[in-house]
Amino acid sequence: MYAQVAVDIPLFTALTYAIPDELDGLIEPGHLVQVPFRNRSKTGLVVSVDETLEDESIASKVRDIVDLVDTEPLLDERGVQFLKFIADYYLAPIGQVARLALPSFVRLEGMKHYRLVDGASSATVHDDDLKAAAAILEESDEPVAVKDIKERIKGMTFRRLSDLETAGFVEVSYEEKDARVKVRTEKFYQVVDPPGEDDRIGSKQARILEMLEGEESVSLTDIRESISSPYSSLSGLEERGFIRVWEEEVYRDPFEQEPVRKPEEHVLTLDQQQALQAIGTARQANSFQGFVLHGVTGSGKTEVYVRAIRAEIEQGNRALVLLPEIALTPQFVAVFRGHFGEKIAVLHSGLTPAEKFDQWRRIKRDEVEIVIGARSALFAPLTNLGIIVVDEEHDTSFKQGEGPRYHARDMALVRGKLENARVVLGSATPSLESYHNAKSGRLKYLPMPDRVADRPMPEVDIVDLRDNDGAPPGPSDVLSYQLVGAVQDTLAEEMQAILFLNRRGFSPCVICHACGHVFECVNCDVSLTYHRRQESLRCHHCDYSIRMPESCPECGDQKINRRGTGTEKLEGHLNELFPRANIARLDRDTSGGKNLRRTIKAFRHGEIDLLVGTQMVTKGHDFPGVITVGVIMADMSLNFPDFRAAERTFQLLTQVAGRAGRGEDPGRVYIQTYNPEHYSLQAAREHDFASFSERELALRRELAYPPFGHLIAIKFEAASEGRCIQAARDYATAARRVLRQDEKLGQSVFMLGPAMAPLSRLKGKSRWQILLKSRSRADVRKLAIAMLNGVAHFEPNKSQHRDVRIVVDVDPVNML
DNA sequence: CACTGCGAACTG
DNA sequence: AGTTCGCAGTGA
Repeated sequence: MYAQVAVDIPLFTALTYAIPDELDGLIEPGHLVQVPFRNRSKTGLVVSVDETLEDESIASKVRDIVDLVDTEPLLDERGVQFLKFIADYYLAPIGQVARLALPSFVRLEGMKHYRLVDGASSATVHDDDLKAAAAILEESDEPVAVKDIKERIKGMTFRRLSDLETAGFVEVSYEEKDARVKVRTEKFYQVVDPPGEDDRIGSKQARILEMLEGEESVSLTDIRESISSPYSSLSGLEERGFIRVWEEEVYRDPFEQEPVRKPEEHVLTLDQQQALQAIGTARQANSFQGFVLHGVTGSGKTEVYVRAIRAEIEQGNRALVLLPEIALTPQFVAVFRGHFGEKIAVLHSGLTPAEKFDQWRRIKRDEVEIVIGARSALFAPLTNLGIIVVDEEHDTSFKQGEGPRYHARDMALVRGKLENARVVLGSATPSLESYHNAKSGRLKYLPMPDRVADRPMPEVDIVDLRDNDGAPPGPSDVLSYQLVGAVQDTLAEEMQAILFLNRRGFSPCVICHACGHVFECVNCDVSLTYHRRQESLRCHHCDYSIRMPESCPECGDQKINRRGTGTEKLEGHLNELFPRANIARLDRDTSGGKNLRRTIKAFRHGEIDLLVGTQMVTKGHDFPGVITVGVIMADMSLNFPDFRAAERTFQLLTQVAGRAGRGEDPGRVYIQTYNPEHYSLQAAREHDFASFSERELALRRELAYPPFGHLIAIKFEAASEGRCIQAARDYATAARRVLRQDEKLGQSVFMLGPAMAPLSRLKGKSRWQILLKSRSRADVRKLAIAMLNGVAHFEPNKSQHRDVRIVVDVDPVNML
């Protein structure tokens, strides 16, 4: 019997291993196995099992599986199918896709070790080099790392040493490095035989006994909380047989100490009822169905998730909730804990490896009913998956930026289909892909156009920043009188305001007044941002930073101009304008460590009047005291060199606007812009998703952009610009050749580029790209594969492309 | 003819 | 990715 095993190397196929007799019948697809690989062992995932060797030519290379990592498979048949699908769809090596499903602690590596078999000695070995090796082995009773033997004999190779194996002189073993994370245990105590009247008991011991009395078990942690240094008293009690102690496995608690929120009883709106009914119908049929839950901010989407999940759990199913990383706040989890108690596992990047390990084990042991997590939680080893919720489904952070570049929302639908589950994509501003799928019937559309409790949508004003006869729009270039007035009124009413500016630092562009020299990053093709607090110039793409110079390095002039406004400067302006207000800034510069949480908490409790911030202030938080929201510059995202710029802008504006008026007071939103007529702004003002999407979809249809067309980007990255361009051109030539030869493909697929990427230099690397576009997904795919497989004399490993990193991005989201 | 260093090839 | 291997260039 043979197994195809996916190991974590950039190889597009799985490798064949023989199943040894002692493991015969125990190995199925989805099992984790330890396999020999080079001079070490690796953990691999079995993707299929065959009776015979398909390809006889590798017979001499095939090695035995060393061991089964766990008698329980990691994945079931469908799980393996899911990974295969992803590898295929995203043109990614299967081993690296499998890696996504294996957290670091199950990916163990072992070094190959030798030990002399009984009866063998350096005398029985005749070859001189191998005699030396045998001599080394003779010194030790323990297995010796083959690597060490090799290093101690000059000129020795692994291949040569392996003769010791074939000659039967040595036993082979793979000694694993110690796992970095361990199971945590805790001591528990219980009274077994309470002391009688005449037993003499110390006062501390008496207090301990009092604590333990009537309890099944009390943990050492709990005892220590009320009694300091109880160790000797405890061991005394134990020795005299009054109490007993034992160790138990415990899980580390990754939940923040955020109090569990008691769920409020809501009366469902008609829309919510209809949405739940539709999801319920699919659940009762136990069939796959995808839904687009299009609910405006404040329409009660979470309530729908909660009820849909509860119904699944009552039916014995489990649930998976995916959120953008940034929205995975302790408060969100607290809401779910309020509803579902402790049967929740949380997976996100903020957990320590040990916490991740514990959460994962709880899931694997079927101890949880709900998994809440970011993108990667898509691979949580849940069984009986009944429903997947993707909240804020339009969020671009669901697309993985490196490795297999999967989109968690799209793959949630795939997993859901494989598992016959319900998949709910929720958003106030669905992606046009999802919306189009809903309109065309592939997904069910569940609209919730009204806020709960009849709260009105906030009013949106568009403020034209354009120059009126050279006069600034207000107290500064970026603050109009209208917005400042609104903030003033808000403060007078003792309410709160949020001002959003998607640009951190003081000023994003520093230029010499005399010679026009612009300070730019040495590694990236961007200008440096001036940060006042550190008095430095910093690159926002790499970690390059210099002290703010006193004079221009080009011409020596001292008049250096700081152009443009970032959050730091805006905060300064506001402090001058509103000296008595409490103003806080929230961006990557201020939110390190626990600051983010602290600021958000303070803002929610009304200790802060005015919050200035970047993207961070737009997501998911619920601040009832906010009645005014200002968007300082809507044009920033509008002018992005990306076909999704308008969509992003609309989403962003709607999202920020949603922060206003979540309490009793209706909110008001001010959007400052140089493009007041733009349809994405106009639509955001009217809260009119329908008209925005109609217009945007028409454009996309015409240009064959998603959702009507399908894109695959081939990205090139190299330290040498020449090599980068050369590689891009060679690939393009190969593609053109294919397009000429295959007439059908030639008519269907468009190649854009090779072109310099919008960020042409990043972290010291030049970047070029080719975009393949077609209305047929199959066709773009075919061309991409043809390019990569070396159709038409195409050699990807040609020496000119040596140090060029080539990345294939299927359905790219980030076009920069 | 051995030794070094780099590029290419392969991993079962 | 991480190694191992082969080959060219160098030095004696």
